[in-house]
Amino acid sequence: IKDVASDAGVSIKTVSRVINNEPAVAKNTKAIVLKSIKKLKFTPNKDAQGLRSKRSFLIGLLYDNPNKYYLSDVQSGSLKACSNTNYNLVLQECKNNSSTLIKTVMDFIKAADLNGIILTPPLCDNQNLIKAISTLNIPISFIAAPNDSYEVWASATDSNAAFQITEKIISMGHTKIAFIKGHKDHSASKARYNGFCRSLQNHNIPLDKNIIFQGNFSFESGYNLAAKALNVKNKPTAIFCSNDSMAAGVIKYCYQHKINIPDQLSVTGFDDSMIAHEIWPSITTVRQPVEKMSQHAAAALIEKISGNTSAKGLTKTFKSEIVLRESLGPVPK
Amino acid sequence: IKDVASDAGVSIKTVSRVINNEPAVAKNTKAIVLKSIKKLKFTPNKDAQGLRSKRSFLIGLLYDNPNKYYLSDVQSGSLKACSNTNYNLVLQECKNNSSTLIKTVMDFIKAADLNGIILTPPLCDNQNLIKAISTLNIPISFIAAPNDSYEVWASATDSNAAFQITEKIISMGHTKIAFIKGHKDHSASKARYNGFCRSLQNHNIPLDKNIIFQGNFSFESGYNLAAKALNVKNKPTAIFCSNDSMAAGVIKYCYQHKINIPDQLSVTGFDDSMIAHEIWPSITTVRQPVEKMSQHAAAALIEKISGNTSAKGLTKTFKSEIVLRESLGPVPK
DNA sequence: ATAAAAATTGACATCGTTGTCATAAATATT
DNA sequence: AATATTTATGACAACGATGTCAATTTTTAT
Repeated sequence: IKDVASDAGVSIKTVSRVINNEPAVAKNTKAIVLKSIKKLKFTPNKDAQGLRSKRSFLIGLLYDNPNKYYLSDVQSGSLKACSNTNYNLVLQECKNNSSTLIKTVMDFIKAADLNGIILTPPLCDNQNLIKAISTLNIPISFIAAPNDSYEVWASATDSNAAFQITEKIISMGHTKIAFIKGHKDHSASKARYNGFCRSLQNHNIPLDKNIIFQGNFSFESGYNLAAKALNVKNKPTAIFCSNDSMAAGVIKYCYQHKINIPDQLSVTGFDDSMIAHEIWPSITTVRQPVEKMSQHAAAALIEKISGNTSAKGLTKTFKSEIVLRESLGPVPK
Repeated sequence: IKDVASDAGVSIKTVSRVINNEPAVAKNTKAIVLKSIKKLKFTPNKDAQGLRSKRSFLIGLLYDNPNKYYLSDVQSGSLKACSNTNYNLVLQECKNNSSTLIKTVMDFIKAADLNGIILTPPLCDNQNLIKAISTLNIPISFIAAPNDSYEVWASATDSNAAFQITEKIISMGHTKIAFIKGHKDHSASKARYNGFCRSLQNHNIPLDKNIIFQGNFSFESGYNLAAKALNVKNKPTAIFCSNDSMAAGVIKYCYQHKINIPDQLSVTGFDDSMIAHEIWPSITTVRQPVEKMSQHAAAALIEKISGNTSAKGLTKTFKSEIVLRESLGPVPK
């Protein structure tokens, strides 16, 4: 910074002002300084900036998600949000039900000196964790269900989307629809189930508890629960899976048991992850703009850190969209 | 640190010595200091450490990879390596063939003040990029083909693995084997093709250039090239795909054209990514220990940064392993 | 023309560590 | 016992930025 200062013929403080876009700099001076910065290819030292001004320019992305499709979308979204700023993203995987979770996370935040943190499902629903992080006085951004008591979040219309896809299933003539729930610690699981139930009610279809199953978002749980769902007395003609991996599991089971999809059984997923598109038969699912949500969550977090509370709004709800593919067909006669 | 020093009744310098595990500290003193550190829950300030000693404790992971399955394995491996250390991982996506690649990367490294960087395919094969980064005087770790001129890397036995899987295909009676190459900028693509050719030679099967195709590792390229491969005069009975996504693309094409796998056509993939397991029919493929490789690459990089050149070896080649699944069967008669 | 207010700039201290170097204490050598 | 060597410790400067606050210049008001 000294070199720039002497090259531009000003004090280092003025250079600092220019770097930080502070208001009290004459237009003329600013131009000169910017020229010198460019000429000398000057990049401010992050550590020094951080030390003096307590900003590390680091935000953390915390996750515990068995689903890699989901995860990679979350990451690229947050990354995109960072790429236009001075901030960088650091990752940390953790186990939501580990007894050392809170200590691990706290150590991580302190050691890396994070300025903010993004919580993804199911961590965003872990009250103890949230309480602990709050004591650190850094903003938290949630990729999660809407929640008025939080300040920064991105969420999707899970319940409505589940409602609509169920409507679609019913419109194809299905009435015996099995439901495979997502991981029980995820609030999205409840929301999706809720939307499903609302649609059934809407058509006066009674809820058959015998074909409601508790999954955990994993391929294996889908596979295993397909076995149960298809071995009840009054077999379902469609299975609503709370995500695509579980739908893929159901599809595998059906292949192995010579059940043709969608002729004999319809299957729907949720998330529109890569596999929904790449698998055969391709999966009718709900497109969650996960990447966009994550981008918003990160961008809003950075706004909050920078103190731009005025900004357009730190919260946003994203519309989901049904993607019709091969795995859903009319009810077999 | 001052608080710890006064609590322990020593100078701050001594505390610093303890933190950094420097040798010249009496056992007794060290114990006392450690106790104070624990008592006061002291965590050294990364920025100050970085400022003074030019270590940011940050390593970068650079990638440009259309394949999310691969990417997420790379990430979790590197993350694991970091989790036992003081280092954190920051990510950056970039476009290998962008004209601004080098500037982007250089700015990123300087701005985030990275202490080391991990290059994944195809970036690891980009000589101009490597040359540019080298001027920055930070170590580079390659997840790539073995290369004696580099100091830190993790690699897999792509060529041998491709050889072996081809042997397996041939052992099932196939002689007309199509090959879909990977992205041309990836050195692994060449290696895999090379292994394939060696196996053919080994059995005196002539190489039929009409059924060798240039893909790019994407699902779509697999789908499109399946169309070409299955519309030549002398149809292949097996298709060797250079990764699993392309194999998934081939499978989709076959489904749409009523070609039964593996009864009418065998398909093999490469990487053992999630989809190979979750798709129907599941894909015979090569398990690359990508996560382990990445963990090694990151760990070795950290060793190198810390100056532990003595260490066990900064390079390592990982064995690949064939995973037999449903998509490979005997040649149809 | 002068005073008051506002805008612009700079000198210097400071953030929390580690590097350098001097010094004190402990141990080894003669 | 005196000296040389090694080991352990601390005082202080330094890293490269920003915060504080005072000084200077420019603008506005009288």
